[in-house]
Amino acid sequence: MPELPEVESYRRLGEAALHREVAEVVAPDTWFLKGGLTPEHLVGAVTGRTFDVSRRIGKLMLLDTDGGPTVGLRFGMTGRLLVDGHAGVDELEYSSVRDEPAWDRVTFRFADGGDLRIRDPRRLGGVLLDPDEGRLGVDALTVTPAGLRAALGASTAPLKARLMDQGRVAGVGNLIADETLYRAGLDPARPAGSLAPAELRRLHRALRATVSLLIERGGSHTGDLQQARRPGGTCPRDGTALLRRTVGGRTTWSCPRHQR
DNA sequence: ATTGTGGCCTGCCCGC
DNA sequence: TGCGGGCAGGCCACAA
Repeated sequence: MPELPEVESYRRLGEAALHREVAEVVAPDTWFLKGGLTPEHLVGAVTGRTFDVSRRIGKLMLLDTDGGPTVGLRFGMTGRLLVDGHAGVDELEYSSVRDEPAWDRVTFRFADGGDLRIRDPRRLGGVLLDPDEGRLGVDALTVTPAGLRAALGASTAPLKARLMDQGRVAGVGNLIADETLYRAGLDPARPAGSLAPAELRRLHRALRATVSLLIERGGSHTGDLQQARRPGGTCPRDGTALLRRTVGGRTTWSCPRHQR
């Protein structure tokens, strides 16, 4: 599903949509417009403008308009970005690759004939206008050791839940959380505030390395743990039968031997 | 304030 | 071959 690596791909793809006049905005699905946004408002705010910056904070993609508002794109777990018919990501775990125009929830048509579309079969994503960027924590790709320590704080919540709290650390989804904790050798259910300094350093290194690696490999589903994340799966590191649990309300796979 | 839970969305996969 | 029940998880509303 789109986690930080996919949205980073979408952000880069979005750069192909910059400096092109938006001639038409099509938003047929009002459910997909969030924060009280109406189709009329979105059309009026963006038509005739150009996008001049393509940004990303965590899993939120931001397109700044030239002198106007910022358009926020959320991809949920099944959303794709298409620019001029090209997809930002080929393969998407749990989603579909079918070319189904009915899944296009919002389309910005450019005066030159091309377009930028968000296509989401399950309608779990959304489009916002001027989203509150302050609600998001520090981006997982650039978080510092001190930033991570502050994000975890003295919390008694499960480590994994805190890592996935977008208001603390932005961009970590279920697959990256499992992969990061696997690499760091930490039990997802540990209280977030219980990490010793050495464990915190390990977690920080693992988080940064995991996010960078998965961007390089091309998706959040390309982690080493991913292929073993299934019934009967064994730890790629030591061969132990993996443990499947619900932690922080999410399906969680971990190695009971080396994740402590 | 913090933490936990349930519901929403719907395509897809599995078993009958 | 068709059908129905689970399942996936990001996000939000709500409860304790």
